[in-house]
Amino acid sequence: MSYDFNSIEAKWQKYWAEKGTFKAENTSEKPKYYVLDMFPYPSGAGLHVGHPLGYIASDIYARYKRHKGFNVLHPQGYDSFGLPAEQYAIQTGQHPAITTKENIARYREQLDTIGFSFDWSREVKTSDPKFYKWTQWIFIELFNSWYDKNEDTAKAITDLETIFALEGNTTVNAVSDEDIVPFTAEEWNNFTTKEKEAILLKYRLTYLAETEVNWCPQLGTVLANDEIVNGVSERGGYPVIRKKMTQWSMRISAYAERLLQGLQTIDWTDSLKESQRNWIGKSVGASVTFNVQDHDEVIEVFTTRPDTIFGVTFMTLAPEHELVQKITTSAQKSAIEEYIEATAKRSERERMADVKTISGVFTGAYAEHPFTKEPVPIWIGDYVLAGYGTGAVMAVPCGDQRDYDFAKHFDIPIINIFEGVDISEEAFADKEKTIIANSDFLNGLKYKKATKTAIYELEKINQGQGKTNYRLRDAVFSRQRYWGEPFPVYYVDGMPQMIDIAHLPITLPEVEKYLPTETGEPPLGRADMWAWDTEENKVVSNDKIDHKTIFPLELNTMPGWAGSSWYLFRYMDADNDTEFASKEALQYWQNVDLYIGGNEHATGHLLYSRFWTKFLKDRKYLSVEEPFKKLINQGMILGTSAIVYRISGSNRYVSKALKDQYETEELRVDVSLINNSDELDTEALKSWQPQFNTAEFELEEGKYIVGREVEKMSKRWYNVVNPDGICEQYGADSLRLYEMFLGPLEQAKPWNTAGITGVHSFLKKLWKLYHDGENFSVSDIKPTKENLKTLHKTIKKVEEDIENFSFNTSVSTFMIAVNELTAQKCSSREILELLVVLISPYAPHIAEELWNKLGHKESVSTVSFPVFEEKHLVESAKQYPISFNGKTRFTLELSLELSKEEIEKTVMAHEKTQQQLNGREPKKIIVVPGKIVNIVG
RNA sequence: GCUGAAGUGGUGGAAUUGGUAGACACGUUGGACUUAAAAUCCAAUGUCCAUUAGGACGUACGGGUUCAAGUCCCGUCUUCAGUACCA
Repeated sequence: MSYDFNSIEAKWQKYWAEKGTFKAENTSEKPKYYVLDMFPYPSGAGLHVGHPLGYIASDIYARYKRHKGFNVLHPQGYDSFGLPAEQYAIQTGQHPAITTKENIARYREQLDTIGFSFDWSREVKTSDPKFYKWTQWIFIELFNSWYDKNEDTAKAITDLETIFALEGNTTVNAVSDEDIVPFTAEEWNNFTTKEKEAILLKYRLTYLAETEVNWCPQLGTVLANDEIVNGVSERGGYPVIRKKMTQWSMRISAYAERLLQGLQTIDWTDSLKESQRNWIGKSVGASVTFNVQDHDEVIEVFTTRPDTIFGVTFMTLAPEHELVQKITTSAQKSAIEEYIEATAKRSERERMADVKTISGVFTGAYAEHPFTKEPVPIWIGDYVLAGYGTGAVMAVPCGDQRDYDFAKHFDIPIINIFEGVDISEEAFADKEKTIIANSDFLNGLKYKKATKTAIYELEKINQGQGKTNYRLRDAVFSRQRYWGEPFPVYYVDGMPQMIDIAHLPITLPEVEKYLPTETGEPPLGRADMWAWDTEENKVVSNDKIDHKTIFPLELNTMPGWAGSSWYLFRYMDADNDTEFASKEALQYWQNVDLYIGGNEHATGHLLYSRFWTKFLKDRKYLSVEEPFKKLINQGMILGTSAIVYRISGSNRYVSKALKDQYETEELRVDVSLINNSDELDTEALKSWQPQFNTAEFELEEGKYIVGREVEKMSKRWYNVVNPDGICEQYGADSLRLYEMFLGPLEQAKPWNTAGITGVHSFLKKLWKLYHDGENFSVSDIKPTKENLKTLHKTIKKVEEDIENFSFNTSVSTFMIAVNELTAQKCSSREILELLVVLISPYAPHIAEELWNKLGHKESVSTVSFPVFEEKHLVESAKQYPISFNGKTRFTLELSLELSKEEIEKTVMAHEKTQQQLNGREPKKIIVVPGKIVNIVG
């Protein structure tokens, strides 16, 4: 009976599905373990061999944990809102829901082929109204919350209203918009409803604000900071410009410190934590206010170096700074305006690319130094960013290179305030290495003390205070798209109102086209009336909502990261209609123990989901502070593209070795046309694409050899390898083993289909171990010492490997074990049963089949993991290399039972040792038990 | 520039964390079985010298610590990833 993997795999996949083998219960005597994959966006292209890598790793771990006696939650779902389906809808008119449904069906089919132990009864789809009902609910919760800095927690907005009514807002220490005006309780109580709403909006954790956003004209939408890479959109690579728009924002900045501190409590890689730290960008310093001479205005700056305040010789404002217009003198007006106009014209990208050119203009105005009262000229310059700090800096040319360059360029004086430091060539930025001079009360102090003193003195004259600044900006939450969650929001008198929770979900309306309206509204503007209650036959809501005639609805939709920020909790109780998940389920499953996914989400999804988790905890819906306890980034599997060389201007192609003799251009061709030796099937190429119909080839040694290039697996490079084909030809177990065998999980590595024969023949050998010719055959004879040694060596190594996520080395361990047992002609049931269990996380189908043939009724996945016993590994003797002065001369077989001294004695007595020593006395003898003997002469 | 990770055969990668470097696999070469191919099995395979026995050199490069270094320390170079006028 041969190893018929196709029928074996189909059989057990059907069995698992029918029996619900991997269904997790929300109550159990066993300890819980939650293993989660980053759920995929179901794209039209389907899966390539790179996608399942992380899923296979997590599946091995999940299966291992089941063997170890855990109640394992291992679900899967789809991040099914997104741009590609919408883009496709714009082009073809097909509703994104249909596209998405088809793509999901294809994904599911492919995933099932690989034999994952997912609990599909908990499947979630972010575009499913049953799911996004709760995304909308969380949005409403955020709207109804504010952040109390005193207690460092989010609270209900009704609490804030109560405080306002009793005390006004002066006692409140909240995270809010910056333009808060103080009011008393009496004033509050006299405000109109609209005025009250406008004020509350400045405190809510999701709020509407006219903000400068990243607008991408080609995509017709705004983008969050993490969706922009190098000044162009992450998706599509289109230019992004700054534009003022009224948008929903998430007050993630309220959580900056907790997001930073929380990193210490989770088991993520250093590089990932570092990315988040950089993104949050905490800097500690002071805010300092400078009075402007002959004006009532003050300029507030943020600095990390208040100790250098006596080195200030000028100030620089961002060109966009609001004070620029007010303080500019008439003599400088035209120059300033010209400069501002020129800066505005430059795109973000140009400004970023060109950091070397120093530019700026003097405003004609002067500020007053807080201590010396000397006049300080105020400049504007585009090296100061409007978006960071206050958009203004106090320039200390002796201590900051940018200020230094600016001062040199415009001939502004430079004061040296550092003891014994030469600043004739460049600024001195090393704060730890000197003491302050030339600085009145700071003279002779070191950086730390000077900073403290400076802040103290500033506070005394009411011109500054210690301040911590974060780079993290509030996240824009509106998208001008169709295929996303609609907001549960309508407007009365221009103020946003939440639709009552009882009416959720607010489902997406049908539209004729998926483009913005002619008047520039988002696609939802094409629908007349929605949020319609079909049962009552009226508009859903507290009131009638009709986007065109009565109350306007919010026409934006939520961004892609909305659903993915909380989906991990939905898996715990995926069918719940009354809560996002029941208290009991949340209490039982807590959070994700192991999360596996790509590292491209470092500053997006992984930050936003931490934010939402903390928020939901603050509002008492969760008891955990972090969503993902341990996180592993799997590396990308790269494609190996095949390149042919076309002689320029012809349809003639030359083999790789000959390409330098001609002027050629490189063309990528489909990797399926190439055999294992890089040889191109020229006939297949001709029929592959019309342009090759008449191709001629110049061969080397009768073959056309292609060039190879390792790059990202992508349709456009024709280097995509499909897992279905691999499963059909070698089986899912081979695919699973091979993906693990390829290399360390975290590392990027190229795919090479040729190598799969290695693991495939391993499975065949494994199969053979249980068969005598055509018949299944194991015997009841007692295992030999050798058998036991092989088995326990393997148990130990595999268990260690899985715990350390070194899945690649355990595949090798299995191969060695099977080779050894084959050589030992082992047919002992006792050994072979345990071996099957050991292998089952990696190759579950063959394990299940063999387990069944061994006469067991239950699934192998329910069996305990084999227990390692040290005693089987004890060896009676070992080869010791005998070295003289570090150089190995011969080896001796010595018993492990011998003590160090006995070994020494035996070695010294040996004739070869005496030969080597030649009568000399050894200086030192080093014996490492079980390893080595080194004699130093 | 800064931050993080990493440099080991023709290739992917091992090395119990300081103890015989190159496990395991691919590839290559030779052989067996076949009319042939596939499949399977066996052998060789870091480099150099040597007919053999054996020897020398070898983990990016240069130093150092140690009886012993791929592993630890100092310096240099290279690659990849992230990030950038952040005051």
